[in-house]
Amino acid sequence: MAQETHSDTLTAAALTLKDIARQAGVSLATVDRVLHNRPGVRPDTVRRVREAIERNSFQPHVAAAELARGRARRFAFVMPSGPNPFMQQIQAYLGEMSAWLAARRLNVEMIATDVFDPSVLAASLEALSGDYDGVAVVALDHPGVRAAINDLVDAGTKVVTLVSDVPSSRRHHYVGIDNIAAGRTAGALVGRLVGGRAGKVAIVAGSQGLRDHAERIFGFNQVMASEFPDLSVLPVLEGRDEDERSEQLLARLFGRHADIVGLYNVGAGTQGVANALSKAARETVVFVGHDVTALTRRLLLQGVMDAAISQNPGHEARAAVRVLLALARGEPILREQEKIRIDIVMRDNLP
Amino acid sequence: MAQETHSDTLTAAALTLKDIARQAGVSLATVDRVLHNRPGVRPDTVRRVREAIERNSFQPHVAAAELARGRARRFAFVMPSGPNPFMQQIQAYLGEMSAWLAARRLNVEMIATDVFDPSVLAASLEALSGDYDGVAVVALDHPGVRAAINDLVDAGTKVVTLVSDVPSSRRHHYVGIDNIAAGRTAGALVGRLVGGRAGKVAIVAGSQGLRDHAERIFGFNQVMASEFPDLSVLPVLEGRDEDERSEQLLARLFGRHADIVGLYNVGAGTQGVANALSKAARETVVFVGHDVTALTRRLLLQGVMDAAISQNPGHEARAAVRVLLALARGEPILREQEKIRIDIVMRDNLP
DNA sequence: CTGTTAGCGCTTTCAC
DNA sequence: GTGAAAGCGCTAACAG
Repeated sequence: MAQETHSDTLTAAALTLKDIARQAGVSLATVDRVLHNRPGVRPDTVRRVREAIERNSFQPHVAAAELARGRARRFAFVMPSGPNPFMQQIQAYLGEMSAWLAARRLNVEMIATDVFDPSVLAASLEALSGDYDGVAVVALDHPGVRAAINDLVDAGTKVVTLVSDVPSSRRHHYVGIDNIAAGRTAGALVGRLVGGRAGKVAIVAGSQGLRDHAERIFGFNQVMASEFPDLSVLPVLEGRDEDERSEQLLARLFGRHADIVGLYNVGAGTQGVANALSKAARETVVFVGHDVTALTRRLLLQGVMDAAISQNPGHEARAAVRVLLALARGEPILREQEKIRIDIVMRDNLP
Repeated sequence: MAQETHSDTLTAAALTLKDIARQAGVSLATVDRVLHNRPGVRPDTVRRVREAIERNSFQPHVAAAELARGRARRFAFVMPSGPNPFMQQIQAYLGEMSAWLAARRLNVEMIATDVFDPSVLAASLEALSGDYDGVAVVALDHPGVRAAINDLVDAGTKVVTLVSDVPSSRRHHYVGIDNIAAGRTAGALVGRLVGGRAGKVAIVAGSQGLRDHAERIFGFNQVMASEFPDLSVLPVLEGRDEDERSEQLLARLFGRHADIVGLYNVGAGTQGVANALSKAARETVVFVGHDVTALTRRLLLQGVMDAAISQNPGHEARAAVRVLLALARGEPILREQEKIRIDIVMRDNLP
């Protein structure tokens, strides 16, 4: 009855290994070997089987594969041990997935360690070797850490870096944002929200030695220099992500400059920054920072903060698990799905 | 060797139906019946089995369940038949999932129909009854459509509304954004980016009869009225999402008002809006619209558009599939994961 | 190098 | 009302 209606089917085929085996004139086991690039098959046989697979665009049934392998998969998440609200959120979201994980017989362990000490981190990673199918790690970019990651990879463990990358290692995937682009976004927001006023812009970071902080600052300065000539960026304050220190440094800066119109907080220490702003009665300063936490949420609602650049921690946690699982199964990764986007959060689109 | 390291395991248990059966003193089949609320089990037996399940917080193995049921699941996506770039993106993303779908033996069919004619849409939906495990539909909010949705639900089909909701129906889930909040976000952006100038703000919508457009306008006006008293909103232009018409209406408006500082484009017809702006040489007008398409991407890069409010079409496509699958399997839905966020996209965080 | 076979943990008849 | 048993499509021993 439905006129004007046109239908179009995606997906099809429900062939099985057995069908492929028959077409290629071999046994189940041989097809399985070819499918998983296992040794011990004559090149010619490999070719015949491959052809049969191609010809039918055969897709093995994941559920059957999962069931047949019997043992559960083990993943480890290596995360900073300090009381970092962002990391705690990631852990909380992993907790929310526990039923989902259990239904798939996936074991996820959280391993807290001092990720800021390269030798401790490297040792923690080395200790994991052989015990896990996959490891997600919030990594410091350091030669010792890189070596530890490469060792894990060589041992057959799938490795993804989380939030902070080690691009020089052979990790299989990075789950996190492009921090240069995040810094540029922050710059564009500060510049635009200042609304044409001229003046100075302050930057508070944890440390310029941290790769992600350095990259954000780089992107921020890029945009400032090229697009907002009326704004001049002051030297970076290093607050070590601590409230007290950030507040003091900033208070001193406010004392010296009356014409600060914008402020970019690159890392944590947000409460300190907010305190400095309110004590100096600089409510009109445009304040842009990172991440949606209980605190930044409140500051956004109060109008103290104007925007937060955010990487969705729930998405990061789930993406890390899905990527490790896909890697372990040999499935392709849905790149678009696993990409972590740079979210701009203002009061009205608070998640 | 790794000092300073503390570990913590999530998930556990790898019990099977058989274990539960033994503990409850019944057979496999009975546990299965209880697990799926199937009839034909004495209340007392049900209780005993339930207790055993609870006691062990037993989670059936999805892979085994999936394998055992044999037949593939069928889902239908009912979408507008016109050449709408946003809808085409959703379809493209479904296409990208085809290997993923095939590996899970999921069949997804696209059904194109005139979703703007309630009787045609209702008929299309009725025609699906009984043939599908799940249906995702871009729905018009109309009594006939509501009835058709409810009929599907009664027939045991899982139904999710996509992009546009029918809240009064008994659909199982809505995959899409909160359009009032989206309008508020647009309002806040226009207001803030105007940067303190006073003046008028124009709104171009497809039609105020469309639920999502009406909601966005509502949210937009809310913010304008309460937070930007220096800006006055002009009456809504109805461009029917057509380029030509939008351009003409807007050109006439520019002719009558010299002090327009902001522009909110609620729906499509974006090219027409951009033309009107450039022909009237109103480059300083703050222009905020919806969705990231090839066109809006270009306009953002050129600086013609200042921001786009976006709902990630890839995420919507995948969320719809995952939600239908979870509903069909009786699994819980990861609400946080499936929630569609309101993305603010500016030039520097273009995805 | 290749094939045979016994499960993996559920669902689903079909008996009782 | 309840139980027994035959698969679902793979993987992994083990035999040849």
